[in-house]
Amino acid sequence: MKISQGVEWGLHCATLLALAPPDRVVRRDRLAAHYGLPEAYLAKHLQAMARAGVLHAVPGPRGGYRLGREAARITVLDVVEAVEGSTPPFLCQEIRQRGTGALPPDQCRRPCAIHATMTAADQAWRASLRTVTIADLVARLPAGVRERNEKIVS
Amino acid sequence: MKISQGVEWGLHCATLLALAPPDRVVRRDRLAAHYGLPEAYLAKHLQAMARAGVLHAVPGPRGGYRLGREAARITVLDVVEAVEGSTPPFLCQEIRQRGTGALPPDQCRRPCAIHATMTAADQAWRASLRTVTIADLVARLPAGVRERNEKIVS
DNA sequence: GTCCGTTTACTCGGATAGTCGCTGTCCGAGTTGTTAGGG
DNA sequence: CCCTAACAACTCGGACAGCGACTATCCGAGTAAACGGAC
Repeated sequence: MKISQGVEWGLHCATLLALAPPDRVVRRDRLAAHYGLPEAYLAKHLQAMARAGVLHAVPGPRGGYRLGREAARITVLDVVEAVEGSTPPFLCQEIRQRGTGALPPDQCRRPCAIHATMTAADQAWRASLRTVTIADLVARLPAGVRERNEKIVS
Repeated sequence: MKISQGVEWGLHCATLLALAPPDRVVRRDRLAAHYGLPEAYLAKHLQAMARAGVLHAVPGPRGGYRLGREAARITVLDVVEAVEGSTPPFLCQEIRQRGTGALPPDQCRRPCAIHATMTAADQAWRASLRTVTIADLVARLPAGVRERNEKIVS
């Protein structure tokens, strides 16, 4: 189990974009340079976020990215699902219905306890990520960093 | 983000081993056949679980596996960490200290808000998995299955 | 009949190839600002 | 001087290689039981 680094990149970029004035776009190369990231690869994740509606991409000269909606309405979970995809991390293979000890389908109408336990843990994980928004991340920036980054994206 | 199928295999096998009488070992090929799994690959996960103390391996003829301790004292999280390893799923790369917008190390003594949020979600996930034990999984087996599987492993 | 040593067969353990998804990169489609020409 | 139309440059979007981790497998080390022989 591992979370791709694209999630971290996307969250940092979203936090930075939240400091820009409304209707102000930031170019991709500026985001990449600010965090020392490979621009071409960062593009892949920003695309995914734009497809999910978390970001809004503006093409052409004077183009760039801005948040898809207000920062307080974008949760960390939204960014994670946009980058990683929303496929559940645990895929039950129903091995209880395979092999010599296979159970008849009649007794497998309900998900097995293992599946239920894993799903409950996943729900807890997502619920935790849902309680934090991009606006909260901005509020927790160290003193002075917010003002400095606001000037950079203006 | 994806959880390896070995976790599911390990949990099912542990649930089955919990039905065996104390000090009774079950051979590896019987576990594999019961769930229709490739024995050689299942061995890799059982090894990992034995190394973590979740299972106890008995070599030689009449050998096999049994639980490392009573089922009520083995949590689902123990099995997950034994199979997947205990490396945290989110590795902060501290990109805030890289690139043109790099922050001085003085302002990075505390983990960033993103890191803290991810860690909190991971803690919630683990806490959820810690509340369920192998004994609980056994208790939630469908009616009749427990008795049938008890006969198989006896 | 009992004890001991050897043999034997069976079990788990670590080392070895194959495959899928994340990582990293490139070039093309689309759009806007510019600029030159004409009225 | 103003309008129009073509041009050009810049931006994002999707398609193309590289690498690490999970998947799958094999053979060797170790052990307990069984068997045969000696006492």
